[in-house]
Amino acid sequence: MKRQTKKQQRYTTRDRMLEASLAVFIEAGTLDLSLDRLAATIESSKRMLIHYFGGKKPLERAVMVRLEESLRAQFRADSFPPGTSLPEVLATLWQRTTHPKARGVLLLTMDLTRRAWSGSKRAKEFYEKQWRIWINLLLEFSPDGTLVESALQLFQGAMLTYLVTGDRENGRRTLERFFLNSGSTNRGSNDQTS
Amino acid sequence: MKRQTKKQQRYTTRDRMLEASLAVFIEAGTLDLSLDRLAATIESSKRMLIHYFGGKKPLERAVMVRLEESLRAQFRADSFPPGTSLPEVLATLWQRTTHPKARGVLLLTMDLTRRAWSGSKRAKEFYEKQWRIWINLLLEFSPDGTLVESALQLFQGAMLTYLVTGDRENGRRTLERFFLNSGSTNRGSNDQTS
DNA sequence: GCATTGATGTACCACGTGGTACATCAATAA
DNA sequence: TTATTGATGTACCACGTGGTACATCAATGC
Repeated sequence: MKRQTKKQQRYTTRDRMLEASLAVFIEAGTLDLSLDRLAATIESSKRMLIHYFGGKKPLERAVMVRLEESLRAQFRADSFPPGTSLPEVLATLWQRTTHPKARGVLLLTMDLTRRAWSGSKRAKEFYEKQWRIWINLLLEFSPDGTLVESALQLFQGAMLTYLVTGDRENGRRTLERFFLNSGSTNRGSNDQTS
Repeated sequence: MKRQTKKQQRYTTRDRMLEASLAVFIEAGTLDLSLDRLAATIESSKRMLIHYFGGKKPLERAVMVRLEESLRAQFRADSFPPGTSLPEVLATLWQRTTHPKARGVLLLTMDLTRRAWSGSKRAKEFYEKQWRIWINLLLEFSPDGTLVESALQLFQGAMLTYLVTGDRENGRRTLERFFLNSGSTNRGSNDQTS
């Protein structure tokens, strides 16, 4: 009952390997993992990884694309009820991003950020794409572009501190205060007229 | 006219190598530099590096200590006239930190931050020490601890973005706005009664 | 003066890395 | 049926890495 031709099988095999590789990279929290170790973990061989992807760098690129897809799906606006306020959205995003289970993804993302500042063009694209996704997401909950940008910068800074110290509370409070102490304007309230 | 004994000479040689190594690491923007390449740049040999420092990791530790000293000296409160406001201090720090000439130091610092979140205990110490230095520095110009902490988080986030994008302006504006839009409290004004 | 100690060079080593050559075997195409 | 193509394993290779062994030579201590 073989329904797949050889070529189709090739794609599914490649896809399965890609999926498994991404999982391992997430688990490792970095892309700096030797083909040997990766292959051992996904129960394949370096030989096959190179066969299907053409080398280490192409594999990394494929993983980045796959990760982008995965993250894009995860940070869609429709995961929040309409009318949620910006502070609420950020609080939820904070909890989600710093959740222990998500630590691998966070580490991997930061590893790509590092590659971006180290000169990797593809990693820089990744960073910029992620940034836009978050900005657009937040803009769904507040029309104030500069406020959104500030909030995201703060979020990013808090995330760095969280990664190093492991303290989720501190960042949560910082984000909270950012909106509490913010005076008279309509910061944080979602008064879009859409 | 040899005034130095052999032992004294050993220390000065070691110090010179350490100084030169730090400079090279800064130039490279990372500690991930092979002994061979480092040795070639400082016109010494891997052999001698190991001779004087005992190995790669001890060398790295020594460099971290040296960098800490250097940074501590650079971020003392007395580099600002008393009475300077917090926003002014932050603006100056921003210009200084993101100055093209200082890019190497910034990169190296971020490389250590990465090592910190990757589990290096020494690098985590470095991060925490730097954090305290900055907090204490800023507290000289505003008594509001939580404000200072928020500002520093924001600063950190903006720095990350700067590193990746290379845009100094964006972060500068973000910091500026953080104090502009901040409502009725005495944010940013230095009203200490010391 | 002679023994010791430290500085330095040369040659080496083991190991992990990404990647290749070649062989084998099953599935497919003709 | 036979020729071709793709999947896979085994063995290898070149190279960069941190580190060591050993020899040499000058300075120092007695």
